[in-house]
Amino acid sequence: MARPQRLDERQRLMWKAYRDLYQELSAVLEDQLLRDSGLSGSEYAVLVELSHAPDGVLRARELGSELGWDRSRLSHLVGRMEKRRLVVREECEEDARGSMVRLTDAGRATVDGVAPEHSEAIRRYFFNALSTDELETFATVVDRLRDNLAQQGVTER
Amino acid sequence: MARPQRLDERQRLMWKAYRDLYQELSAVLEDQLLRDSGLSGSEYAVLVELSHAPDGVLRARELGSELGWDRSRLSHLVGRMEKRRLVVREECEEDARGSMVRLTDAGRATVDGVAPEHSEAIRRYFFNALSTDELETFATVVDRLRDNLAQQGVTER
DNA sequence: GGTAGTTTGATGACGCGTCAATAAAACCTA
DNA sequence: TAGGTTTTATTGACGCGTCATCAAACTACC
Repeated sequence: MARPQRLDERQRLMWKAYRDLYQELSAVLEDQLLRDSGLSGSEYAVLVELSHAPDGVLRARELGSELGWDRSRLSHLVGRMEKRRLVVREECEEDARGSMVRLTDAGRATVDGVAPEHSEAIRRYFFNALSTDELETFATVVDRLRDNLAQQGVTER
Repeated sequence: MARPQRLDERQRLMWKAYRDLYQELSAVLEDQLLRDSGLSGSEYAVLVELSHAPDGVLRARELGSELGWDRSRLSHLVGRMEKRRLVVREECEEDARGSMVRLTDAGRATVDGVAPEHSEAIRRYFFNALSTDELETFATVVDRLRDNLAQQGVTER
């Protein structure tokens, strides 16, 4: 039975390219976001989720599971965002353990102000560089890999 | 002239899937790495670079540029790794400003011990899930996106 | 050769995320 | 309904990466 070995050179380079691409994309997009709005990527993600919710309110639990974050991370971040008046916390009516996170007017103005440019940057650095066929294959591959992950022992989140 | 808008639903989902895939892959691979070897992903990356260098030595500058990290990050990490006897710092002969980072025997044993299993995990969660054609398209797409990034205003690193 | 500017690495402060512990409320079950 | 379990959110300590700063040494130009 063959013992597992290191990746061959072609695979190693491809794996590195895949990871570097993600880092580079994240870096350029987060830089622009921060310059344009003062928001980090995490803060932007929170505001976007809230901006899609009715009345701009979500329960913390819901928000956390949408974002795939644990409660602690969300709690710390929401605490910081509350100090900056981007969101406010309110108590939850149906469940006294819960807490509701609400977008403030300032928070909505911030996310509405920067979302078009951020979206444009994603198109510029990602979607516009690919043909329709390539995009389709890419989407298929991403889905397949995520299915593969879910199917194997990856039960977290 | 049309003002930029938010992504349409299809693009939004695809962008999210792409990012989630990366996070999930990173999480499962880093978890396994940590369990099997006690190494974080960053530490592993340092050891792998050193293990490919002649005599297991690299100048810090070189190591940093291979990894795409700034000097400070590398300096902090190497400092921590030195305390754990995975690497040692030596002074650089040609350039008295420089510092050389050398893999210790323990460091080499650690990386050699875990590299096969880590590589196998990458195959299991990535390469093995894709057909040859898909892999090829995927590689093309990744390269195209990185070229596109480099070509546009992304001058960093 | 001397000086200005650049490169290299280290350091400390700080921000953010993770982990473990805590508390309170809701749920379940005998 | 009382007792134990689970869920929800917060908190503080800690680890790691970033940023600004610093010192030392190299380089280039006059």
